[in-house]
Amino acid sequence: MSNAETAPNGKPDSETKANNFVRTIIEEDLARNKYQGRVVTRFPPEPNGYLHIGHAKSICLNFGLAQEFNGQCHLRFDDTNPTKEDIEYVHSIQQDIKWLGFDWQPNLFHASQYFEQFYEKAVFLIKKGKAYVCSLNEEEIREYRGTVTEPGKPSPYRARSVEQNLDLFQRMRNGEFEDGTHVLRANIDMAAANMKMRDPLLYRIRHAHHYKTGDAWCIYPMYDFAHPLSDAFENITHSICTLEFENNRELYDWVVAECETEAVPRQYEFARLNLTNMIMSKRKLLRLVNEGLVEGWDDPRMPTIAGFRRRGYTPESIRNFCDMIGVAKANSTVDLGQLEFSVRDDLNFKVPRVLAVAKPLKVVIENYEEGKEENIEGSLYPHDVPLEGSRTIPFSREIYIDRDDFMLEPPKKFFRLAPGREVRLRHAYIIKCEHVVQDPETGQITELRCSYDPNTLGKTPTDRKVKGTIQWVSAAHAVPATLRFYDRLFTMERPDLAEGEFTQYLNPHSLDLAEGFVEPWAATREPGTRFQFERIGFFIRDTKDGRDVHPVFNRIVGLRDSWAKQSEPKSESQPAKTKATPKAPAPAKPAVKRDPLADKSPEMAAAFKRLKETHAELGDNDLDVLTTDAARVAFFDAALAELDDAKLIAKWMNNEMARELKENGWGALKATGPQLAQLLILRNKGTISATIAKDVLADMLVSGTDPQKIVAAKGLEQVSDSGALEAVIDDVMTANQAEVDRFRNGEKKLMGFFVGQAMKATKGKANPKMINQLIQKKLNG
RNA sequence: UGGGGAGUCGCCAAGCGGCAAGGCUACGGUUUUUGGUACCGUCAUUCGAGGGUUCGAAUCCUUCCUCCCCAACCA
Repeated sequence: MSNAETAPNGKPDSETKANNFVRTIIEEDLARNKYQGRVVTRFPPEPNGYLHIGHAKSICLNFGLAQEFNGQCHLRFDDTNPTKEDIEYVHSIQQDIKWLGFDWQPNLFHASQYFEQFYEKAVFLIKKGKAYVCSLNEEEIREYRGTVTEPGKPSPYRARSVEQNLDLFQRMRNGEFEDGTHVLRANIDMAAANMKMRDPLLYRIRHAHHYKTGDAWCIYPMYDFAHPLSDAFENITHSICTLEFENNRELYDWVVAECETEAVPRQYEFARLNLTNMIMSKRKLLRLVNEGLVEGWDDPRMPTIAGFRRRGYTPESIRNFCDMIGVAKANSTVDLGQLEFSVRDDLNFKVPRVLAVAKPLKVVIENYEEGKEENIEGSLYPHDVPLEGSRTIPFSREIYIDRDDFMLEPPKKFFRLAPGREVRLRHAYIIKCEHVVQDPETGQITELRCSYDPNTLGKTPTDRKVKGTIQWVSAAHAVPATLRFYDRLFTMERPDLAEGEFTQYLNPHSLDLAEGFVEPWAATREPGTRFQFERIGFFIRDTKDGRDVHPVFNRIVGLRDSWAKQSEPKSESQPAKTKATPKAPAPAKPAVKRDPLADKSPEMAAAFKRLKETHAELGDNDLDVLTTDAARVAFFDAALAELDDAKLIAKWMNNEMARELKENGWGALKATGPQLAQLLILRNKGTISATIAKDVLADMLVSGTDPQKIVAAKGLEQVSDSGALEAVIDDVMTANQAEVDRFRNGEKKLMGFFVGQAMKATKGKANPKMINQLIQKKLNG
């Protein structure tokens, strides 16, 4: 990779990306030349809300995969519901995707642009008898649909003639009917086990203004109709969506097949992203906005892209986070800390360090000349960040330090200021606390009187060790600023699972304000500039507020703080860390033993009993599987006639054949019972190894060839000649010297490794028992 | 309960019959004019549970358990 993009940490992107199942599918498709080498994905948001971090995961996946395989990713607005969608959202969505660093190039689409084609496909289905106009009302449709356990019943309108349907559907389009009076439905199966297949709705009447098509239409297609067709029209190869659409896939495939589109896209589903201490549902985010619980979609506490942008997160950090968490099918909730890690990891190498004080405490340096000022040159980056730059920092007799950096009675490992103690001022002198000025009434510390060591500017004293370094600003030069400390929005790890209103778990300290000071240089920077305020955290100058003389800085993310960690455990009132268990975990029920006869047909139950009597050596478990269907029983009986070993035959049928026949079923198998028996006889005689026997079985099952012929044709006889095997083992040992040493040093689990290598070297033909013995002997000898 | 999915460390997540990857977190240590960063080290005899097949099982067979999704004219 010559033009390899580098991730923030300097490692090439490709190395930071974990493999995932979607990528694997694409690679396989490419290898089989399934789409002539094309990879076309799409990101299909409905413009009814702002994009959030969960969408970012999908965006990174879809655009990232397209990029990686030199394909395309389409941006398609899935705008089939005029009552919910708005142009404001299409703008924000485009802005957010661009900001994240992705480009749809010319491939910007709207489902609404296909309305005419959808209509034509609907007419096509009607003509095929695969769709009909249903005039049941909403409630009736629900009733007719049945439940998950009971089949539905056909709509009385299902039998309408093609002509009637065509006429009605045309008139629906013409606007002759009120909302809700008719719908177009697919004609599939009202008894389908998959609820999505019970004559799903394809079109509904909506006399509503569409932000894109205006009043041209009063019928609008449903997602399940529009989505697969849009994918097909755009030649999408891999249509990647979230897990809750798994049930829709059967319908997706039905629509594509019945509409007879040229392209046949495939849908794949992955788990959506959840974050701890956060909610991700659009509905709930909308509520936070509408109820004024946050300041808008771009409130820096929101998990929206717009919120993160204003908070100061970088696109790189979000992309890197998405790569880091992977893509899989298991529901999961990622720790917010992982996102924060990503942000720090990125900012650490990019952002200038400056001095700021959040909770000011005045310090007067008594032995520093009054009225004197010094300009200290301070580098903007620490020694380990390969960036250059510096600014001057004014120093004078009166400065501010952070209240947290002073303690009257310091605990053991407190390295900062305390009465009589010394501390280094970052970039400047070492000072010593001489007196503490307190309010006589409240005891409040109002001021510190210190002395400084003039010989410590840029120098480290050799006679003593000063461990702490703190930030400061010159009082006369400091610029007052508002520091906004953002924290997690919810106190509970899983507010989405919690009982009751999710709003009751809002963190009252998700935003804390501090009036502090920043050094002059920092205040000259433009809104949108990111810094590290040394020892406090990463901040961004807000882009909306404080654009004038009194700047406002948002804390992007705090620094890791091992001092806080070790000094904190006593204070239990840390709302952000509350680990409330949302639901009591249900006690695991003990495993129930199933009655093998309970759900068998009378014939199979009879077979079960018959075999149990004639072959006592078979366990209930074996019999249970054997008597799953008549084909198996017949196969078993035929094999038994040839080889009188019920136990062996059952073993092979139940373990090995079961796997091979899982997909195509026992009805379609080519091999016969006697052939299985022949194979087992070969095995019993030691002619072939167990590994080879399985291979032969697989071959036999699809070809119907006699096992002897397969073995002879391919030369699969077992190798039991100890001389030959020893040679193989010698080769393995010389090729894996390191493992040999480890084994001799006690890593006995490597035994399997050596056997495996030897078996592979002989393509499975070696006698594994002999291999085991020989290796044992050689390795220990 | 019918159907569709998923269970590997505190949190993500590789692995697809032959040595349980990696990241985050946590915990030690080194360096440090940021208690930051960087660097080094530790952290799963075990993969939801039982039974079985195999020389060998997280991976194959089987039974069970738990969780998620589906009964919007939303997407």
